[in-house]
Amino acid sequence: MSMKETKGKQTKGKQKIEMKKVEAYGDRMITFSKRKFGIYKKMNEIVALCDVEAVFLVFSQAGKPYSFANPSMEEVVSRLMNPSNPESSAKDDNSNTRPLVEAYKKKQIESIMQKYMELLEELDMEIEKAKLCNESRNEKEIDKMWWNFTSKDLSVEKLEQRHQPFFELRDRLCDMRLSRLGKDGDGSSSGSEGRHCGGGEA
Amino acid sequence: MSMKETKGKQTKGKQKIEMKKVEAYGDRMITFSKRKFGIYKKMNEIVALCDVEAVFLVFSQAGKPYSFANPSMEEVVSRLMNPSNPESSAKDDNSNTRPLVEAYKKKQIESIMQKYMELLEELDMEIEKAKLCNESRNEKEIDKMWWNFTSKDLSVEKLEQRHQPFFELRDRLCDMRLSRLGKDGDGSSSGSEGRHCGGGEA
DNA sequence: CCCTATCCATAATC
DNA sequence: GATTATGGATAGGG
Repeated sequence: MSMKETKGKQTKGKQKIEMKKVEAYGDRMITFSKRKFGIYKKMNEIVALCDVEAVFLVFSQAGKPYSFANPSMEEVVSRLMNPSNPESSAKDDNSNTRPLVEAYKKKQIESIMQKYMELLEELDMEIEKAKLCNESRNEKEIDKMWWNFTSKDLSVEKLEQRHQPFFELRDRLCDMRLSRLGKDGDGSSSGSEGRHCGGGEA
Repeated sequence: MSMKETKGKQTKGKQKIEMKKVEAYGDRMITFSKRKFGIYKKMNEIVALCDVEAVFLVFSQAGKPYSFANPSMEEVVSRLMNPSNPESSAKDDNSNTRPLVEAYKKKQIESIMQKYMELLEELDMEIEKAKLCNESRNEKEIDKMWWNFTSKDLSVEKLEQRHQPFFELRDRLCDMRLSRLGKDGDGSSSGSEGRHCGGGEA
């Protein structure tokens, strides 16, 4: 239905095309390239005209990532993490951007996980000891284990002391969560001018 | 085309504007809104025509994030993390996309942290109970606590069962670390089709 | 306030 | 030339 009377006109002008996958591989590549460039341009424009931060990311079918970022990927992602306007971002159901936000904080958390891993390891060893003790019926050994706080010499203080690392960990996590939900400093970033484009062999 | 003779034209039509920041705040906002929508459209098109994955993310000056993602932010970011084509992405100096990658890994970890938090909370409550029991010398209550595995009915099996969540947690963490350091299996996830747009109060 | 929708006419693009 | 994108103005919505 696209082609009507292609007889006399010099050009067919801009054609209306169906918004369906371009089947011919070559054509699809060309379309991709052209439109990717078109979006780059639009990105540059909205960024210049409206003085905003933006990111565009697309994968060619070969799996190559192409991206546009202004002022930079870091800036934009970090802005997701530290909304400069808590209220509006509170209103925002960021179902779409949450993954990014959720994602970015991983770095900090990872170090905490390290600590947690160590704790688990410790727990592991203790339990291993417990097994042995149980088999040998060596009750005295059991009494030495830190998690054995229900035995007769139970002391609440000692108990809490043993779990101190866990508390610490929990507190740090709570802090992170709070600082995430609550307000933030400013978020105003430098007025950097350069825009970043990249991708493929770029 | 309907009425043109009413003395003058109703509007001045699309004007040519300099690609500089629109100074009038109101005009800038309108331009932003329109162009954002325009880019949304372009995104939908390149995604439909070229069958590719793409993301568009922009912040209004009020700080609200608006985003387009196909098939989803998760999918796109995870693709950055698990390049389907190692060679091409190797060529790509992903200076541009690395932040996203770095960021995204956090999400999985956060879910694990969530679980950990719950465990800690549980532990907290148990300890609280312990305090009470200790004060009231109610030995029977103590026997009911899951971590009270050193009482006469100590059972290694029960013990390990009680700590199962911790083991699970630890195993998941180990998996993550390994898969992070080494090569990855596939990373192919569900082939969700829908496109996601969101942002602002949307 | 902050943003979106609509109409019209023209700029941009193919 | 055909089709789309969008500036200008105005009005609507949360």
